[in-house]
Amino acid sequence: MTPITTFSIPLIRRLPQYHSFVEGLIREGQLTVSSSAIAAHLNLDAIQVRKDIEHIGVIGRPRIGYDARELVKIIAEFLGWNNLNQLILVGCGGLGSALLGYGGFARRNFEIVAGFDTDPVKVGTTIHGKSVLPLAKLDDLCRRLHIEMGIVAVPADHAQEVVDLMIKAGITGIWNFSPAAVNVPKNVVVQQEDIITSLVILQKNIQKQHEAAL
Amino acid sequence: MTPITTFSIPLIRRLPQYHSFVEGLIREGQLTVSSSAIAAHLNLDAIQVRKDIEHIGVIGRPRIGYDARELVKIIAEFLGWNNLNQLILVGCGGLGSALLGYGGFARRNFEIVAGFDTDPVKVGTTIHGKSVLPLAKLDDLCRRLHIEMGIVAVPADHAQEVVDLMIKAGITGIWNFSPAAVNVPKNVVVQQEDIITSLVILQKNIQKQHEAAL
DNA sequence: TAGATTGTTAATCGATTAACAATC
DNA sequence: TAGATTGTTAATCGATTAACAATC
Repeated sequence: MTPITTFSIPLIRRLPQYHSFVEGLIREGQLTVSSSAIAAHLNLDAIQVRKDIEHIGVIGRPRIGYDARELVKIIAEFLGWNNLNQLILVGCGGLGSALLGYGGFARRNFEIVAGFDTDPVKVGTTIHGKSVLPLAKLDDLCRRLHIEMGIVAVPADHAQEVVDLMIKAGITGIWNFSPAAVNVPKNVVVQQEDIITSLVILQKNIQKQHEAAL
Repeated sequence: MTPITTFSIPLIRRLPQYHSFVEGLIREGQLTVSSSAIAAHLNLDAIQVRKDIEHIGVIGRPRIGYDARELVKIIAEFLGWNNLNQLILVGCGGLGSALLGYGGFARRNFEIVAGFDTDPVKVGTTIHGKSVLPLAKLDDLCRRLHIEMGIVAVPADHAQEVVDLMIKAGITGIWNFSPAAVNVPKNVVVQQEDIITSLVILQKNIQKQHEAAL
């Protein structure tokens, strides 16, 4: 009888787009929004938008559309943006630093509480206002704050050892920005981030576009 | 009679993983690889791996598996990694700089030929070896080199104008790292990059994992 | 030969799309 | 009322999974 959270990845990719569009409408003073307005703005099908909204449990009114505030609120709830979500990050190089400084996390209630590094020059400093700590402190910090998620931003050849440390510290979700595949026990989830893949998708879509134009 | 390139996004997300795993095997001296070996390493279903490989046109041998070199070669071909792909980037802030310095592009034959910015302090300098040019030079450079893809790494409120400039310069594929939705003509493709979405997917998967453990 | 592994054909499953009734 | 828009039910489509034959 437990309500199982079902979702598809494509759905989760669309919802944030609905969210920011409707957020904008609210700022402009609009009170309701129709599925077709969302669809037109995002180049999607109105039926799909309606299905997605139905899926997360928002009910609209014929002729009127959906209550904009309610929609935004429930999307945020569904995406977990209404609770603070804390993470830690290991590897404060170029990419790690950029992530420490990324403002978009706070906006959605995500917070990187600290960065970790082995480089004695970096340890003790702050990057974009976040302290850089030695790896030895990882375990204690994660356990005290009950951190669930960790970002791996180290070179490929150190990814596995970092992941092992994180798992020992009780982390169950790993966001891996290194190009290495890592081994984890069954109760741990890995999200492999591969920027090249996005680029390939863009390129394939360009190709398809060209072909369609013939 | 033109061969239409078909592909699904999930397929394109899996292929790079196969590629790097098999690349590793080759380095270790292995000559062939079976679908089940790939599947086991990536926590996938062997049947799915076989289907994917079939889809890109590689033929294996019963009892033996697939020729590792051939597999890697054809995956790379399918993903467009055998030709040099050039891009330009606009917005040399924290994220833009990190992208300019990212080593993974070159490895797959992608090259950011230059960064562009409006800040006179940045213009004329180099970041990670890439020159930072004024926006006025964007049009000329893109046309001369026949650049197809552009990266938008500017704040949301400047995204649309940058996109308009890119389109005028002949760019048909836009990789948008700003959180703004942008309008483009039908022949232009936008790939919206939203780091938060990845994080949400990770978190949802952690939740699912927890539920599954009950 | 026997057994491992691919290739092929069919079944399932879920996401998307379509059709249309309900309703404000 | 008429028309716009949601909600519901059915159809389609494609990806994944399954079953099993082919083959080295």
